[in-house]
Amino acid sequence: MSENPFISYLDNTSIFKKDRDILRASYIPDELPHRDSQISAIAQILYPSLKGQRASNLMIFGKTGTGKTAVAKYMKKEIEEAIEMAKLDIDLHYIYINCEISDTNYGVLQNIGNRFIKDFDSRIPHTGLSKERVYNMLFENLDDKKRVVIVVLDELDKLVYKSGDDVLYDLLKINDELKNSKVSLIGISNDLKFSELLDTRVKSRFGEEKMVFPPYNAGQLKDILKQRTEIAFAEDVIDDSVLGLCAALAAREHGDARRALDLLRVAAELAERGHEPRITEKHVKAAKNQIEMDCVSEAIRTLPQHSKLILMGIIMNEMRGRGSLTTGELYTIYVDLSRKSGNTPLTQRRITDLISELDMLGIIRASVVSFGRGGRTKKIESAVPPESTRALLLEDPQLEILKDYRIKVQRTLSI
DNA sequence: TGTCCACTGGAAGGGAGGGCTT
DNA sequence: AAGCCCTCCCTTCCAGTGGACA
Repeated sequence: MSENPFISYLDNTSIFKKDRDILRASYIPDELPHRDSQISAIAQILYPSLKGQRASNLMIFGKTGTGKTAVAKYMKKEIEEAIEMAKLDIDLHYIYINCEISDTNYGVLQNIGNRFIKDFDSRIPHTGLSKERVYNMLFENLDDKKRVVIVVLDELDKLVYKSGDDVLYDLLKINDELKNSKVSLIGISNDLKFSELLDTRVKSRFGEEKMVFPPYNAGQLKDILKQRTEIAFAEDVIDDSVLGLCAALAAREHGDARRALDLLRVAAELAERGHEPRITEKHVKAAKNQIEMDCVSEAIRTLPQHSKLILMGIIMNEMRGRGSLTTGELYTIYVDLSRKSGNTPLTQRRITDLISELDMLGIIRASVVSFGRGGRTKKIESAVPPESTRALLLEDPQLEILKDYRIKVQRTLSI
């Protein structure tokens, strides 16, 4: 009988001392290194809510992985702790909402409203009601007793870009109508420019307080990693220089702490899988490659069917040794691929949107070019390795039929 | 300088699918 | 059951555009 396949992993417990989730950005440690000044500034803004008053609204800006979300979640823990310690008689609700998930005005109101509705059957459904009705349900349940509510809207730019700022307007004016409760907003965005999209009434009310989180430098990232390492790892599994490498690689990408933590976690997992007692630079470099590959593969695998067909067209064209395509050429190929795979082709207008989405995801590169009298179009090429991408796309049962497909299309323009 | 090409990308609206209200 | 209202995905329509060419 062969050996149980799990045994070798059970033996090997040397790298992680505790739950490996400690090395995820979503884990909030007891202390956040290099964010003291931001934390005390926010505390200064929020402290009126401990006296039952409305705190000023706050906008937080900063790039990915600069600790905005971590600080926002950390403040929840701290403010609740403060209430408990001082034995304050106050019904404070600190509500965190990720607007990438609740990305419609309806969704945000529903999310907030349901926090105050205890009875499961009376909860606001995810669709079906008028916005006005949802607002009223939220209002009534919120104002049925004296409450202080702080709503954190993380990734607020995503919501505003997608659905406008109606919900902000509603939430800002709600204080004028509330008799018992008070609501303050904290908006978080990694896009400094997004506030230009806001209505002036919203902008002036929301912009009572503003704060920018600077990127971490390599030294600060190293401190963050060090802190997590001490909680997560057994002793002597990692050298200072290896931590430094993780920090340096992440610092190169605008000081992204999330990236640094991912690198370290994946490197640790690789070392563990290889039954090695220590994490080395080799593991960090391998982790870097793996993270990049995983991101892209996952994005491709979860693409909608028509986006996959478009990508397939681009890849097949490149594998024939051709360079980039124009929108028109790609559309012709796409229509053919759609028919061959039993899909009804979408219109060219819709395809231009899907092309832009693929470009934003970084899977392809598309730039607008003009050929004078030849017209204005997009120059489109892939940004992923053709062979492995093709294999990934062919995993889709609906696209499998395209395995032996050959492109036959005449070039209309030469790029 | 004006024309013209092959689009780009905004706006409006349709309809399917989901869910509540009367 | 009919009437609303929502989101999501899509189509239709069309004004606008950069730059080669006459």
